[in-house]
Amino acid sequence: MRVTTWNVNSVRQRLEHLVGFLREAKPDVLCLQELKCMDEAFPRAEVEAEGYTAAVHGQKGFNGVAILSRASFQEEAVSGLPGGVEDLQARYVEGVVPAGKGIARVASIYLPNGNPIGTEKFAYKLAWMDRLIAHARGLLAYEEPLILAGDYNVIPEPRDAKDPKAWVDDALFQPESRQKFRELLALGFTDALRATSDAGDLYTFWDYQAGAWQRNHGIRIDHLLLSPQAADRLRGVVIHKEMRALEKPSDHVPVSVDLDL
DNA sequence: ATGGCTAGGCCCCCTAGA
Repeated sequence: MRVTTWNVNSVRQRLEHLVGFLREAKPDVLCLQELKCMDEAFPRAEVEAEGYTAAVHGQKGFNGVAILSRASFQEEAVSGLPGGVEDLQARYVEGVVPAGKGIARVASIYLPNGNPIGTEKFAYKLAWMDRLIAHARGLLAYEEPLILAGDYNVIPEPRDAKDPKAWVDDALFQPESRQKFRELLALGFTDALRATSDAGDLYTFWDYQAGAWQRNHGIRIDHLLLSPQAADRLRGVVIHKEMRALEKPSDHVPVSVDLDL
């Protein structure tokens, strides 16, 4: 099965690209982030016409996440990251889909950006990561194929940026952000891309500004984390870089894992 | 040298993104 993550930067602005991607890349499950619309405005009919069912956790204007699946969800999706009583931001949705003879659990994650550092936004990012770690620890106990896919807004290592120096004062590359990302991995997850390649120049985001795409001034911040039961089935990873060269692209490109499930 | 582009909403100027 193929599971893909993509920060679409407005699902309504990107509808043509989304439909094209579903037809070309044929993901079994597609995790979307930054829908930038409420549930009612999600293009459900258009997605269903392509053979997908959608679990949508929308929000007006900002954030918003969804999971599209070819197969029906096995249970009701979980909307919102558990443990956040006061958290109204739509950044997490989790669902269970059939996979082979069993199931796979998939989460679509839009981790807070956290800029600028030293503000409540950065504190929110770190607190959100702590909640994600706590929840992920609980999910691992199920010993299922589990894929935590999304825009983590974390550059894990210097080789994950074309110009690491440009990011030293950015929330995405702070030691605390990277430490918590490692803490998450240390629970027992595999960073799918790094399980298949040690290469640099593997980016998933290029800013709209300053000719970042033309200069390949990219960063790798969209990740698929696999539980041991999923990692054992990892066949390959694809960064759909060609999507960034389209007219009116998202600033992120889709990233897929292919699993023998 | 320069926050240089894109999107949404409170819509002609602001916030947010990363």
